[in-house]
Amino acid sequence: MSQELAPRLDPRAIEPARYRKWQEGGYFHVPADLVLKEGLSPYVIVIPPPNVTAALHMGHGLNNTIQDVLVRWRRMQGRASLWVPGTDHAGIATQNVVERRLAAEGSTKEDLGRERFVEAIWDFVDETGSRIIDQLKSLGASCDWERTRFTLDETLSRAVREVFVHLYEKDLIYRGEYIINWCPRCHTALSNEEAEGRDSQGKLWHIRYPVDDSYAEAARASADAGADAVGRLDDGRWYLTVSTTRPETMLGDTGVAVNPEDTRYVSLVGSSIELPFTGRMIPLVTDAHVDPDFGSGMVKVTPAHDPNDFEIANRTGLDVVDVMTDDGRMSENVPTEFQGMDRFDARAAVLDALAEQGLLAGEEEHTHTIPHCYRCDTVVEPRLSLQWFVKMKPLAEPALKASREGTVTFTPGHWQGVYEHWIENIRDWCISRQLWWGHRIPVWYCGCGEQIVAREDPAECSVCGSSELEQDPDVLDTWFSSQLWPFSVFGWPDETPDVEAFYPGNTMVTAPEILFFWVARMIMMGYEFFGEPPFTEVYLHGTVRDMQGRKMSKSLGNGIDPLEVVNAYGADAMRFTIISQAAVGTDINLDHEDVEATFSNGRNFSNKIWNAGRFALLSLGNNPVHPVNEVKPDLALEDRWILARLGHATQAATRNLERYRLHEVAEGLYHFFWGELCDWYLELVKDRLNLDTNPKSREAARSTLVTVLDESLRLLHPIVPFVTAEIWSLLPWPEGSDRPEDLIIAPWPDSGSSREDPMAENQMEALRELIVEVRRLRKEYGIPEGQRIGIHIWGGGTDLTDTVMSQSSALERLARVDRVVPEPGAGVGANAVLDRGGELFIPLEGVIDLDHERMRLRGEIERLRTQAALTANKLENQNFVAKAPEEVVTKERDKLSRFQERSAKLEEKLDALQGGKS
RNA sequence: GGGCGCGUAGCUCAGUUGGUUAGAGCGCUACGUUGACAUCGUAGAGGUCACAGGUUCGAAUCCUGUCGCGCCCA
Repeated sequence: MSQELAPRLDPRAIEPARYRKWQEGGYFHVPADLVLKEGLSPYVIVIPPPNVTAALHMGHGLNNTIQDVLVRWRRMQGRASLWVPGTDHAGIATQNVVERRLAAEGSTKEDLGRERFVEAIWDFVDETGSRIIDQLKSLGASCDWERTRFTLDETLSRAVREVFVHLYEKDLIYRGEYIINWCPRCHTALSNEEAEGRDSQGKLWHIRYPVDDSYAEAARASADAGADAVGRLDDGRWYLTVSTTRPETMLGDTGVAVNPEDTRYVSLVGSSIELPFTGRMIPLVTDAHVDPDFGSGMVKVTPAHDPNDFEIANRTGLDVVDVMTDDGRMSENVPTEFQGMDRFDARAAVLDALAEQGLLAGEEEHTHTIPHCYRCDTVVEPRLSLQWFVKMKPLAEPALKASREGTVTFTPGHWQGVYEHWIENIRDWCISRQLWWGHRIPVWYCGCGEQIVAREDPAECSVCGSSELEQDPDVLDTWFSSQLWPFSVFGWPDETPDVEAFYPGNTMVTAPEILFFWVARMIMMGYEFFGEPPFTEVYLHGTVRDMQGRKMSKSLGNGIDPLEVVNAYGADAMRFTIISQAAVGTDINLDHEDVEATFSNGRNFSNKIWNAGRFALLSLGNNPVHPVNEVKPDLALEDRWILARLGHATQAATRNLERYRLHEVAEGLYHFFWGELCDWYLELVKDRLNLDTNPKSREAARSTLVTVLDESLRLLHPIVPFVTAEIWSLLPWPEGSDRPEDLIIAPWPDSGSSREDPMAENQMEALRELIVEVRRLRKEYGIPEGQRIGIHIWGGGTDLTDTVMSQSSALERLARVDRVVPEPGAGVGANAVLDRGGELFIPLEGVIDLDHERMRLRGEIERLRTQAALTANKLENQNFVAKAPEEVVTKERDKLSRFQERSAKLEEKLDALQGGKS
C-alpha cells in the first residue's frame, strides 16, 4: 500500500474525519448486554459533569484527557469500557447568567414570574448545552454519547425525588431554623462547602456597652477583680468592652457572655447592659464555650447572625433578633436611622455613632477569614433561616469505613487523610436553595398545617382532603442531584439493565477542589442505596495554572482556550503536552503568553509519529508482510534489539497506566518512539529496506518494522489517538491474522517476557556507544560531516568486534565510517576506551592536533581516576562490604574495575603519544 | 490555630520501596539541506538536589529544625 502522505502532519486534515469514523463505527457505545450477556468485564467512568453553561477550559482539557486515556486503554484491553458523559444544571451559576441577560434587557426574573423565567433558562441551556459536548468531542473524548445525561432530565429528577423522600422517611432529612450561609447577592442559602473562606486584612473594633446603674457595684467589683474591660465612662456610668469584626451586628445583640470560670466577671453575671442606640437592655450570661483568653474574655452575642452565638442563645435562652434583610441591608428591627442601609454602610454608620457617644474603645488590625460565595464572590452573611438539611453523620459512617479499610482508594494517597478528616468532622448539609432553577423540593404544605413529602405530586391533603396545597418554593442544591450521578445516569431508581451492568463503576477522575462537594457525597449515596461505593479508585489530578502558579481564570485573563490549541496544534498535541506534564499530585503550569513554547513539543511529537509512519509506508512497498514469528531466524541484531526494547516499553506503559502515572507513560513512550525507534532503529534498517541485496534480511526488517510500529501505535493511541489511528490504518498487515477494524479496538499489547533478549540489548548498547564515541571524536577534531573515515577497534571480547564488523553499514550510515580494522591502531590519531570494553583508534594524520589530543586524554583520565577513587573508597569501607547487599557490592566492584581498566588503557595511549613526535 | 504539599540545570518539572557516573522537555552553543521529519539531525555547555543538623556502610530520597512558597480545614 503506497500512499502519498504530506511531509507534515496537518491535524485538521485528519482529526474531525477520524472522530466521525469512530462515532459511526459505534466504538464509544457500550450496550448493557455486552456485560450481561456476553460477559465482558465492565470498566466504567462517569464524567464529572461540566456546568451546562460553561465553556471548555484547560482544567476540562486535563480532566477529560485523563479519563479518555484510561477509557481507551481499558477498551483496548477488551473491557466493556464505558464513559458516561453529561452536564450539570449548576443552579446558582446558570440562574445568575440568565438573570444578568435579563438585566441587560432591563428586566428581572420577578417581572417574568417563575414559570416564564424557568422557560427562559431552558431556552438558554438549549442554546449552550450542546456547546461543551461538542468541545469535548474535539478533544477526542470517546464518551458514549448515546448516554449523554443532564441532571435535570426526567429520569434523573425522579432519582432526586426518590432520594429525598427516602432520606426524609429515614429521618435523615429535616427542616429547621439554623444559622446558614446566606449570599445576599444570590439571595439564597449556601452549604458550608459553598462558602469559601478567604483571608483578609480586617479590623477588630472594641466597643463599650454601658452597664445599668443598678449594677454599678457589680461593675466596680469586677474592675477590682482585675477586669481591664470594665471601666467608667466620662459621665460616670460603668461600661464593659466587647470586640467585634462586624460592628453592625451589635444592633442584633441580645446578650453578653463570659466564661463561667472567669473570676474577673463573676460579680457581673446576671447584670443588665444597655445596648446602644436601641434602648434595649441585654443580660450578661455565662457560657462554657467562651474563651477567657481571647480579647477581653467577654463576647457580644448576636444569635441571629453568628453560628456560635446562636448556640449560646440556645443554651442560655437569649432572644434572637434578626437585623438584616435578604439583600444584606439593615432590617426594620434596627433603629430607624440605620434601617435600609447596606450592611457595610451600616458598619461605618454604627462606628461613627459609637465614636460620637464615646463608646468606641479603639481598633486594631486583624487578619481573619471571611466567607465568600463560591459563585459570585459576595461576602456571605451567616444568618438565621428556615431551611432543609441532611443529617450527615449516619450517611458518612460507611463512607469513612470504606476509606479506612481501603475499599475506596485515593491517588495520590495523601488525599485519603484529607477526606477522612473532613468526614470525621462532618456537619449537616443545608440543601435548600432559594432559587427557581433546579429540582423543586418535593414537599407540599396544607393550610391545615400538614406537610406532605411525596414521590408523586399529591392532589390533595392526606389529612384534611384539601386540594389547596402549596409546594415548597425552594429547589435543592445542585450537588444533591450530582451526588446521585453514578447511578442516576443509568436510570435508577428503576431496576434497569444498565444499573445492573454498570454499577458500581471503577474510577473517578476529578480535581481535589470537589472532593467534599461531590466525591465524598457520591460515596455516601452509593452506600446508602447500593451498599457499595460507586467507584473504588479516586484519581485526583492537579490544577492547571499559569507560569506564576495562578489558577487560570477568566477575570485574570491568563487562560488558554483548549479549542484554540486544538485548532492550531491538534488535539493530539494538546493531549500529549498536558499528559506528559501531569505528574501524580502536581499542578500543571502552562505559559499562556507563549502557547507555542507550551504546545510545540506535543505537536512535534505527533509530527514525528506521522513521519515515522510516512517513512514506513514509503519504504515497505506493496508486497505482503510476514508475521515476525515467521522470519525469526533472519532477524538482525537491530531487529532483535528493537523488539526487546518494545517489550520493555510495553511493560512500563501498562504498569504506569495501572498506577495512574500517566506522565511516565507519555515520557516512556516518547523516549522509546523517538529516542530508540526513530533515532536508531529506523536509521539502522534503512539500507535493508531500500537495497534489495538480501531478500531474507529485507523481509525480516519489513516484518519487524511493521510489528514495532503496529504495537507502538497501539501503546500511544490512548494519549495521541488521532495520528496513531491514521497511520495505523495505512500500515500493511502481516498475513495470516485478522486486522481489527480500527486501532481504537486493537488489542492492547501484552507480550509478557517473550520479547526479552538481553544479548541483543547488550550488543546493541555496545554498538551505540561506539557510534556515539566516533561522532564525538569527529566533532572534537572538526572532521567534516560528509567525510568518510576509518577506525580501529579491538579488545572488549570477540563479541564487540564481531558486532562491529557485522554492522559496517550501520557505521557507514550513522558515523560515516567506511573502514573498520579489527586490530590495534596507533600513531597520530584520536583514542578512546569504551565503557563496555574495547579500544578505539581513529587515524587522523594531518587533521589532529597532538597537543589537543594529549590534553583531552589527560582530562578523560582525570575524570576516570576521580570516579575510580570514589568507588574505591566505598569498597575499602569494611562496613559497606559487610552490610550492603551483595549485588550492590558486586556492582561497585565492577564499576571500579571498569574505571581502572579504562584509565589504565588511556594512560598507555597517552604515554605512546608523549613518546611520539608532535 | 490545626493539617497537607512543595523548594533538583536559565525555565517547567521527573526521580517508584535509601545504592544511577542525578534525568527529561523547552531554552542556549557549535555544526549540518545523507530521499521520513528543519515541527529535523549530530555533538556540547549547564546542577555543592533551599539551608543546618541527625540516622545509616551509604541520603536528592528517611528524621529534626530553620528559611521561602502554596493549598485545605477551623
